[in-house]
Amino acid sequence: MRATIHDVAREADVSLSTVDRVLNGRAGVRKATVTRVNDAIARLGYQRNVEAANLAKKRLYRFVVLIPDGPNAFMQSLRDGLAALGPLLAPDRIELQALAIPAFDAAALATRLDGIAPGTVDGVAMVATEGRAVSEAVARLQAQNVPVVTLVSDLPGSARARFIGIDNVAAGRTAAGLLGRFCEKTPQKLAVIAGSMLVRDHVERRLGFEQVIRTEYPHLEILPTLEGRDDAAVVHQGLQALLAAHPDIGGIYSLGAGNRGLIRALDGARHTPRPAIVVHELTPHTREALISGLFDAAINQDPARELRAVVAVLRALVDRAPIDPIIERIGVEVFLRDNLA
Amino acid sequence: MRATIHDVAREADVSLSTVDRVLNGRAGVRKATVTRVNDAIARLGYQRNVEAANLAKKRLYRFVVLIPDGPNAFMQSLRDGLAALGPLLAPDRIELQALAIPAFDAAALATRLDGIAPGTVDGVAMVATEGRAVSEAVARLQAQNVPVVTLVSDLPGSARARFIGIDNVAAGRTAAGLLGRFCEKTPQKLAVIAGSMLVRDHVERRLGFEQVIRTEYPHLEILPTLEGRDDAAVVHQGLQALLAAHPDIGGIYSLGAGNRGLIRALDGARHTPRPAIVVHELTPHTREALISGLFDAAINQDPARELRAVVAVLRALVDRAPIDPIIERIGVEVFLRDNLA
DNA sequence: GTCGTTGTGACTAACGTACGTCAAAAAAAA
DNA sequence: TTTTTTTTGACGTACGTTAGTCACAACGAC
Repeated sequence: MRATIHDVAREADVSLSTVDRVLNGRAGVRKATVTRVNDAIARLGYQRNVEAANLAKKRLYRFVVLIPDGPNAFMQSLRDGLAALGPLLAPDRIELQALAIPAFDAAALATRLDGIAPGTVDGVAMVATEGRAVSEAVARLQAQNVPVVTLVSDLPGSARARFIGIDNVAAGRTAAGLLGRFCEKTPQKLAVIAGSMLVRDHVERRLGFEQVIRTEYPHLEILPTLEGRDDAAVVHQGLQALLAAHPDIGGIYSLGAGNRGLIRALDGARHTPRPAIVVHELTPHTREALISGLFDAAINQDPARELRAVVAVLRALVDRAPIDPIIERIGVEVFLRDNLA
Repeated sequence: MRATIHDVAREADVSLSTVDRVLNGRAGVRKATVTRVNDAIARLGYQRNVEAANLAKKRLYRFVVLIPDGPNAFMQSLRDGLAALGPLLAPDRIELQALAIPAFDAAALATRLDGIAPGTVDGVAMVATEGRAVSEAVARLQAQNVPVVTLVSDLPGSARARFIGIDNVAAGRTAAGLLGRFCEKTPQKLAVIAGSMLVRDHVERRLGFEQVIRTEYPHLEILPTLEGRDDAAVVHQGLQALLAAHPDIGGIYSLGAGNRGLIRALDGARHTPRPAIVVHELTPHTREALISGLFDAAINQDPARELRAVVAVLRALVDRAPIDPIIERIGVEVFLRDNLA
C-alpha cells in the first residue's frame, strides 16, 4: 500500500492541513515544520496520487499547438493528427487547440504567441521559426508559468522547456551515409534542397549531411543549397536550372518539403544515370516516388508519435513531474521502396 | 463538462444503482432497462472516468513479463529496461514482474505460463518461442480473462491479444534493400545468420530478406541459413566454415544475436573485399563494429519503447479500453556509423 | 496585559466511481 | 387474488486529494 497524506501527517506528527499546506506550497507553515513534513515524505517515500488530486481539483489541461499553414504535406499530417488526437485525450481532461501560422514567418509566430492570454492556456507547443521576437515571446510565456515546447523544429537558445522531434543532425548524417553509399565512386556533384535556413531542422540536417559527405565521401561535391521554401513550384524551377547547369549531379538530398516539385523536375530532365535521391517524410507523393524507383530512401518522423510526446511532456511539465526520456525520444525511420508499410 | 453517471441516470430516468449495474455488468436488470441506459450513455457520450474508478476500486495492475535468459545482449537490455521501468510505473499502480525463461525452449515457456496462478496476475507479456504447448497455454490464460501479448517475437495463430514489436518482414526487406545496394553489382553470395527458426521474428526477417533479394537482386545468391542459436561461439564456428567454403561471400545479414561471434570470425578470416554487413540491434558490440567500419548498418528496435507499449496495451486490455495504434506501433530504426547517437 | 500576527489542528464538502445493504416496487407465477 | 421472484431505488461508505472555514494556541510588540 502506498503512503498517503494521512500517513505523512502521522509520521511528521502534524495535521493533514499542514501536510497539504506544505505539499501545495501554501503559506503559514513554519520553516522547521516544513522540514519535518518533508523528512516524513522522504522517509515514507510518499508520492502524491495524481489521479486523486486531479479528481479533486477538476484539473483541465489546455494546450495550444501552433503548426505552419500551407501545402506542406508533413505539416498537413501534423494538423490532421492533432484533430484525430483530440477525442482520444478527452478522458484525460486534455484539450488541444490547433493554431495555424504562416510558414517561415517569425514575426507572425511571435505575434500569435503574444496573443495567448496567460490564464487560458496551460501549455504551448509550436513548430518554431527562428527569430529574436519568437524567443522573447517564449521567454514571456515561460515566465508566466506556461511551459513552451518546440515541435519538429527547435528554437535553440530560447527559454523553451523541451524540443520534441528527431535529432536532425543525425538525420542529415543518415542521409549522407546512404547517399554516399548509393552514389557511384567517381567524382560527382550533390544537390541539396532545403525549405529555408530560418528553420532549425533544415539547418541541422544540412549540417549533418555536410559533416559526413566532407569527411567520408570527399569525391562528392556539395552544390550550394537550393532554398525551395517547401514550395513545389519554387523547387521545380530551382532544380530544373540546377540540373541543366550541372549534368554531373549524381545525388540529391531533399531535406525539406515541396517534393512534388522535385519529382516534376526529374520527370522533365532525362538525366542518365538517374541520380540517387534521399528525401524527408513519407507522404503520398514521396511514397509513390519510392515505389516507382525514382527516390531511393525517405527519412521519416512519425507526426502522430510526436504529438503524443508533446502532450505527455507538456502534462509532465505543468504537473512538475519527471519526464520519461523514452516517451520524449522520437526515432528516425528509414524507408526504402522495399519496406513501405 | 463531461457527463457523469448521475447525468446518465437522469437521462435514462433510472437510479444511480441501475446505471452502475449496467455499467459493471451486474445481474438483476431488465433487458429493456439496459437498453434505456445504454441509449442514454450513447446520447450523452458518457465515458467512464477511469481515474475516479481506479481510485474507488483501489485497482492494481499486476503484469508478468517473460524474457529469455542468456547472454543475448538485446534480451539483456530488455531485462534491464524492465527493472528500470518498475519505479516509474508505481504512481499508476502498475507492478511489473520479470520472469526469465530459457531461450528457444517452447516447453519451458509453456510450463512457466501454466504456472501463473490466474487470480494473482492481470496480464502477461512474453517473448514467444513457437510451439503447440505455448499456444495452448496462452489460450488457457486468455480464457481465464488474463490478456496475453507477445513481445519482440510473435506467436501467430495463437489466442494472444496483440503483438508488440517491429514488423519483422519489413525489417528483413530493409536489410535486403540496404545490402542489395551496398554489394557490388557482380554475382556473389550472401550469408544469412539466424538464431533459430523456432522464433517467429527470425523466420519473418529471413522471409522479407529473401523476398527482396530474389526479386530485385537476382545476381545475389543466398546461402542456406546458418542457425547460430544467438550464441557467439556457435556463430563464430559456423561462419568461419562458411567463409572458408565460399570465398565469394559479398554480404552478410545477421538477423539474430551472437554478433560477437560474427565479429571474431571476420577478424580471423582476412576476406577482401570485406563483405557488406547488416545486423540487428544496437548493442555495445554492434555499435563498436559500426564505428570501426566492420558493419555497415544495424537495424534497431527500441526495447524501452516496446516495454512501454506492452504496459499501455495490457492496461487497455484489462480496462477494455480502446488501444491507441500509435503507442502500439514500434518503428524500425536504421543506424549507420554516421548516425549513432 | 492586550493586541495583532502567525502557525497549527479539526473539520467538512467536494471530485466521480464502486459496491454493499435494505426496502420498495413491479412483474411473473401460483 | 396471493405469493414469489425479479427488478429497481435509496442510501451510505470508501478511495486520496484539494481547498476551504473556524478555532485556538503561541509569540512578540506595544
